[in-house]
Amino acid sequence: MADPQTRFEDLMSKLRERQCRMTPQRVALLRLLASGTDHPSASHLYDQLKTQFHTTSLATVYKTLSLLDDMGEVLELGFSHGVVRYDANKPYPHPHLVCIRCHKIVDCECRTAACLAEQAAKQLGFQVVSHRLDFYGLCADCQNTG
Amino acid sequence: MADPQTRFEDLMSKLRERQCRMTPQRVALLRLLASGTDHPSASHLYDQLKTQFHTTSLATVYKTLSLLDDMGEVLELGFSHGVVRYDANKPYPHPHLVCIRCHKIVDCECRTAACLAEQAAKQLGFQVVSHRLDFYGLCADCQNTG
DNA sequence: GTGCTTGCAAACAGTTTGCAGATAG
DNA sequence: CTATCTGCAAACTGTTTGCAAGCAC
Repeated sequence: MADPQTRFEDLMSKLRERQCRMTPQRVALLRLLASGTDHPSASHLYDQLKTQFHTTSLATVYKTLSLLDDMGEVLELGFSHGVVRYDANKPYPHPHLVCIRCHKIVDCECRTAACLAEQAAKQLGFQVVSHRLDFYGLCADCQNTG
Repeated sequence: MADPQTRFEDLMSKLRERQCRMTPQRVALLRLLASGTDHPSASHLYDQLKTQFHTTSLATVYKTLSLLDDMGEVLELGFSHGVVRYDANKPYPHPHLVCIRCHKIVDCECRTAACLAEQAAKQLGFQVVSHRLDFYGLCADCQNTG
């Protein structure tokens, strides 16, 4: 996980370079995204924002996420059943552990994934620019609770 | 890729075991799914069915896909932007090459992926039951067309 | 002051559901 | 004959868009 404060300042300066305006809502959202404590969904982010701003909207969350996506500063993780989760703390491809019970998503250090990509794709003449590796199963907590 | 005819008969017998009725629409859909020539979306399957049955519906496609999903006989591949593609030819986890231009999805033989799963997850006390590995990039065709 | 951003509401797309009629077994 | 399946239409969910008012710069 990247350091939340460093990543927050990184996002701030990248948006400023783009002449984006730093509204309080946007700053709060960036701070949430940079924290890296979770891989939140859009509505989860909205719920957290609502505790700070009594008036705010899901549309604003989506607009900022889409802006960051265009800039390549957020990883959009689409799953089955229409579930989408975001990772703006570490926006480059990396393996994830996805708990099938509590739906927690944890980063997983795993050096060999990237070179596996190159190796596997070369066989089919495929030019790899990105990859995605998810492990599904039960996290330690969920294994211990029947 | 599994042999289409074998996989088709396999799906047929598994549905019969469940006392499912083999309507012409369902048989045609199973044949499409077993063919393994592509990793189609629901509406792509519907389009292909419409050429055989002038009256048919997307709801029927979804109902059969959901039935096969419950039986573990289809792999649901969710992507960003609400895109969902299905793989019923080889319904167990395996790596995919996803073309970011033409959106072709190709199976990729890659023996090391499964053991990588075990290895990586053991470090975090995560019990892996499934995995997903996608490589994104340009397929051979798209590299050769500007 | 300018024009980007917000937040509401309406539109939208993909998926799911309810139900009456059709049909496989 | 019976229970399942089909296919239509309506409901639903998550996301996107349009626009008037607000606010960062």
